[in-house]
Amino acid sequence: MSSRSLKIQRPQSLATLVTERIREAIVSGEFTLGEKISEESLAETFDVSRSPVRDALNALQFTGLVEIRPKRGSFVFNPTILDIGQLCEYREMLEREACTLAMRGSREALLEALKALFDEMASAHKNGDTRRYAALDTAFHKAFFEHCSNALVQDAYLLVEARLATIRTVLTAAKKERREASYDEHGEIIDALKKNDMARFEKVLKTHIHRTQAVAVERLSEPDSGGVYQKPDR
Amino acid sequence: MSSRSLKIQRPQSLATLVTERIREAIVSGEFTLGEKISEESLAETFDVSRSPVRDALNALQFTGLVEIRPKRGSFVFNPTILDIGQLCEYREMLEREACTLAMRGSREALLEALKALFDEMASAHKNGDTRRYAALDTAFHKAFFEHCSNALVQDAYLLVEARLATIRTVLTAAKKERREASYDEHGEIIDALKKNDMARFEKVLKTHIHRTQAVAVERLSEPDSGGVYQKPDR
DNA sequence: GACATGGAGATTCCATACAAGTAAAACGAG
DNA sequence: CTCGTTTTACTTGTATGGAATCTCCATGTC
Repeated sequence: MSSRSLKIQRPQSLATLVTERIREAIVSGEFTLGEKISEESLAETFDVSRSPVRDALNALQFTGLVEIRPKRGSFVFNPTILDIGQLCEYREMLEREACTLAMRGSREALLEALKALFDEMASAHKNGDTRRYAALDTAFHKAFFEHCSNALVQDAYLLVEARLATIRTVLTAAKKERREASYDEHGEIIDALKKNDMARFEKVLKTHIHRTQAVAVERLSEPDSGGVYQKPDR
Repeated sequence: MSSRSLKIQRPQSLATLVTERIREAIVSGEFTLGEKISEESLAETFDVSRSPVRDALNALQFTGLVEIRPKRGSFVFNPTILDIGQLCEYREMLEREACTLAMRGSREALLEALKALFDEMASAHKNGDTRRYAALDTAFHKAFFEHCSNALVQDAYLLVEARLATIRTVLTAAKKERREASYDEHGEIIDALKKNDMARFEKVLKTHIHRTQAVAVERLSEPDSGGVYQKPDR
């Protein structure tokens, strides 16, 4: 008996489906940063009424993917350089803590998961599949949270995960030299954790995140590259 | 010329007002833990339609105050002992980090704010005003986040703040012996921070939060005390 | 030309009606 | 009485229309 497709899929609500669809569109770069996305146009595109779209936009606002300006409209988030700095500061803090928890609670499972993802990254890296590499990068860092056994820490990461993934896809994934360094650092992270060398882990993590930040900021500073929709933020 | 009331207050949306009202009702104990709160009944009480109530419940779900079970109804959160453990673990981690950031960025402002709140706590403590003491306790810990200069860390705290405040009001505020110890610990925290002794700060914080946890858990274990609405959780 | 005024268009916000799903009571067979 | 089925009440999920309000542009005044 095949193990998959046994779990029945409950009929999801339209609002949930629409939420996922919009999230994916933003993360994949289908919508550009700062773009206006009105309830009505989305409802038309998905051929549903405005109600579930409204619910979806409200939900996405909490993950920071969408900014709703009352009575004015909804917009894809459009991070400033300052925003990216805060995202990275927050991310560094949270990943450090989540990993510490995970190493305490389920060290083996974590290491195994990281190793598996790292192997996949190797192949994506070799084949130059930037999209896939970005997705695996996202999964790698998410693994800390999946094994940290505290649902709230996971929620705290959900708060920024989608934004980070978007930045990866839209701003930093295309940079080849970053991918090179990034790949090595992931290896170093695993190595440090294997040896229980948390000090080194923290150091590598910091370096790793700072590089991401630098690349994103640099990319943001060249206004007419990468389909970034520049417009006054308010 | 009086300095206040110059800033115009934008008319808030009904959804926002309703959200605040429900939040307050839960935090203050007006609704009991686990109580069912349907869209329709709330709409009736506030004399609005279901739309803004629906938006409000969705928003409150993100702060964990409300659990929405699809097609079944909405319920005030009802933490298990395990939930409280996770809340406290999360809280300890986040307060530690926020305070570290605040001490780096705006040490003086933080200390001043803490001192002011501590003085107020002294009077509330002396007068046996448990409600007020609980509110000041909430404000004291929130101060770390107001001065940490990272909006995301603040958001991460919003994720649990209301739940913690509710637990304080409903489960732990009434315990006199806890208030005694709690008061002293707040003083110790200020003292440690004044001396830049972060190791001691972390230790006191840990003790402080663990005591809160113990009291809440104890209270939760005596089922028929404190208006806790016991019912099967699913 | 600078600035105020007015109105058209676009968009959300809220109310309401209906559809669909869930839980629990009522019922009936054994 | 027990078990399984049907029915009923209740609650949320979705669609849709209209009110409110914001933006932007055109027009007019000085």
